[in-house]
Amino acid sequence: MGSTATTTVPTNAELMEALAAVGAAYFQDFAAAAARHGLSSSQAKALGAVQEPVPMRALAGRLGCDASNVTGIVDRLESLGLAHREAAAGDRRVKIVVITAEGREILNHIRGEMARTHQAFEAMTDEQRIALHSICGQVLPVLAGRTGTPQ
Amino acid sequence: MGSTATTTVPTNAELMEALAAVGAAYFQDFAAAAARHGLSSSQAKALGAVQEPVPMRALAGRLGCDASNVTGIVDRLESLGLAHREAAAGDRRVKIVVITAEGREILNHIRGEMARTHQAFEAMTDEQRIALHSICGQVLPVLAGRTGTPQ
DNA sequence: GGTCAAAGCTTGAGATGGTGAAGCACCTGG
DNA sequence: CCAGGTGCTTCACCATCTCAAGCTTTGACC
Repeated sequence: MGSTATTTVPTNAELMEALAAVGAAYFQDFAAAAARHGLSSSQAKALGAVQEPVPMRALAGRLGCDASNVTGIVDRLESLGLAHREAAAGDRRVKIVVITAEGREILNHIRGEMARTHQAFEAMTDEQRIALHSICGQVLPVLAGRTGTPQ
Repeated sequence: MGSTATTTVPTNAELMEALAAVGAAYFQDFAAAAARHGLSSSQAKALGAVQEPVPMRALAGRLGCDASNVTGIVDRLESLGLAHREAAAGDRRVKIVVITAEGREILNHIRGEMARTHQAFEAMTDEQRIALHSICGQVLPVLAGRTGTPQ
């Protein structure tokens, strides 16, 4: 295996299937690791999105869901002591979500315990890692619809 | 941007972040396309998992969720006319989910309308397509926990 | 044949995730 | 000051998910 001289270029359908399968498997590994710490995947995803303080509205944007939805998710993170709301200086409408030390700790545990994902990375050569990282970086802006705008 | 001759091998954390971002963006494209046809992402995912007839229990395995959950999802697919249940020959406990012609049609529409995903594929060279497909195929068995068992 | 454990599916309760509309507090421009 | 827009919350409503319990059927054992 390895340097198979296969020159057949996969079709879009084949790539879609492969990408979907890998994405789904990654997500299940993530959800399982989060569940071991009593978090749903949405909660864990939100926790990962607030490593730096983020206003509620911006968090909704990052998670790709409605702002009213974020209220409940942050409520639960707050009641678990993993994050808390702070008033924003300069605009009293805005509430900023800040991760707590315990939240950061659990987030690191979850990431460290994604065993299948780490196994998958171990199974890759340096060339493959570089290729995958490069492809992801190139494709992400297109896939996420951000053609240029930062933030 | 582009041909940076960076030979630095990405860390596991960097790969995880890249993979998560691409997976999330792909999923959002998928969910948006499904929503345009009145389907939730779970329903669309289930529809994709029954391209061949599948017993309820096996479908739960494919979707990675509880069997009781699949009952409701298939109920809705059935009420939309996109799939139906059939009795299994030989075991009257088993119900087999079969996609309808309309279901297959909608599934193809959804896949064809994932514009961002197709754009992302267009942006890749043949070498990149081959590399990505090869990496996915190699990594998937590890990531999905199936070390060898087929079927 | 009869009995019983196990398998496959459904149902119900309860919590979470998600949208949309309405409401309140606050900011901003006139 | 006032009008409109923005940010967050609340509410109603449905989909999703898990667990526990139930039903039918199967298969193995006596």
